[in-house]
Amino acid sequence: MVRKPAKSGIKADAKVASTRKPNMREAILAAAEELFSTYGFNAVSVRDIAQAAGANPGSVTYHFKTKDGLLLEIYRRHCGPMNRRRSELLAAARRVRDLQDRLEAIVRAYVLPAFTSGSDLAGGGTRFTRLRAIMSAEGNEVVRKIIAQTFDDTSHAFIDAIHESLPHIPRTDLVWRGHFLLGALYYTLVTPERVSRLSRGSADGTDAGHAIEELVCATVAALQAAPLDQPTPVPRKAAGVNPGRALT
Amino acid sequence: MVRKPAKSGIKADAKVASTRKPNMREAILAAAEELFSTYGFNAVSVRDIAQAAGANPGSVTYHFKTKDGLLLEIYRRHCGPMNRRRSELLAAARRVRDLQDRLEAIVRAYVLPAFTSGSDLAGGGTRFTRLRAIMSAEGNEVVRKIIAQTFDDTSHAFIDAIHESLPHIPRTDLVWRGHFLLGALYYTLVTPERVSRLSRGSADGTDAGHAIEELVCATVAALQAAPLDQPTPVPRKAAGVNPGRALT
DNA sequence: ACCATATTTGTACTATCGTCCAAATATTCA
DNA sequence: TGAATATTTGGACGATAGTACAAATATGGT
Repeated sequence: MVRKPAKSGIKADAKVASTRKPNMREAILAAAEELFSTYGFNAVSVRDIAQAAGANPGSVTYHFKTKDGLLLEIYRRHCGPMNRRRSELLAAARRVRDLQDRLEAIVRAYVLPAFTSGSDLAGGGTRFTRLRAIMSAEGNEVVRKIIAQTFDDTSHAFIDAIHESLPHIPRTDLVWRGHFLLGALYYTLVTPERVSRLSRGSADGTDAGHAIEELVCATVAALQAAPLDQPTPVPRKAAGVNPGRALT
Repeated sequence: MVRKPAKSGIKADAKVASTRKPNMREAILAAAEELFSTYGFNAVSVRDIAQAAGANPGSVTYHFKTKDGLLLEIYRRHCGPMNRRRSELLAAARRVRDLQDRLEAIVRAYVLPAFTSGSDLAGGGTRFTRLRAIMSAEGNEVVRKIIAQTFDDTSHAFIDAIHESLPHIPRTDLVWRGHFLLGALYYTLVTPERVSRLSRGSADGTDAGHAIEELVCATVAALQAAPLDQPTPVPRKAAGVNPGRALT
């Protein structure tokens, strides 16, 4: 790690109260999650985590064996609740009558848990999703495994649900557009200040609520776009939103 | 670095020909770019780079002083040509008569150089953009500076051009949607195999040409979506693509 | 209070990190 | 060619990495 944010301050000098060891394992997990999601996995050392948690480096090894094991446990903590929440919201979304509303509900069911899940802590969902974003770029092997076997089922369920609402669009296109959604979501969590900067202050990239609305709105429109092959299919109504292949 | 891809093989055992030192500085730059864009900045050591370039670790220090300096030089190499290409394509796109075609041309002008720029080497554009994606997640300080002072002007130019084609949509929304475009672009370059996996083989995430088409199509549709505030403005035609705020 | 167990501590090990430097070698130009 | 310069080499430095382990301490059941 490079930056040193001057320590917390609240942790006290010990001794005073008996608040020393309520649950060190949890403290380590929380510290690791915060540091990993901020600086990335490779840039944070086990010693950084131990210090932030007020623990001894040896304790990290004791509880999680290796640094990879610590990362794995963080994923285990969040994947279950997040996917459960997604399934619940997806099931509710499927019951929406109006096709247009249903599509939006499905997208919202995918996006919302990424911001709000997190078992208990405030901002837990955002933090974990930011971690996932960073890990997808750094490319850890442990993560690649757990991602493929934990999130792919959910992703397929969402793609299927979307395909039901938009049967005239090939599944392949929907996979691409869902992929773009995840990329946009990740990037927004990783670089929110860019939005504030480019909008010259008229937008706040860190405002999760507004980010969700923008993301849902843009994604619903993207999903409904005419597929690549057909020049102007016009499924029901919808303006000619697509090609022409101009330029080059 | 963790993975060891068993070395190149082509580099030969030296001695045979006089192909030993055409330009070591360039070889180091190329090796660093390849490794950084694959494993990330933090995961690659100066020694990894030197070995991949067939150079001595000391040579890296000699030519670039520090590891950060090496990264900086890679950015300097690519930012100029890429932004120049973008400006050219943007100027051409602005001259397109039809508003719909013009919008698509503008988006294409933004996306294309990210895949094809790169001064000389094949795949140079893709590699550098993948590097930018990884660096945006890892959050290097050197990069943050050069990004803000090199790409923001171009980004503003594109947002302005888009705003001209879609004057009824608030600039703020266009900033968000342009942000999503970049996130989707980055994610596609960083995790292309996810598309292949989720589409069960019916799509190839590494096919840059197809990725561009999908990205442009989805983005054009997203840009045209009705803005958040107005429930159903219907600028010219375009179906009610937006809200309802269903669920939750 | 006692013992068995769980946890924490402090330290040490080896490996590798980025960077430095003096000596060796290659290159360039008068 | 010979001197000046540019580059490469190999080794070294201190710092820090992940992990292991024995000793110290806290905890919970009886």
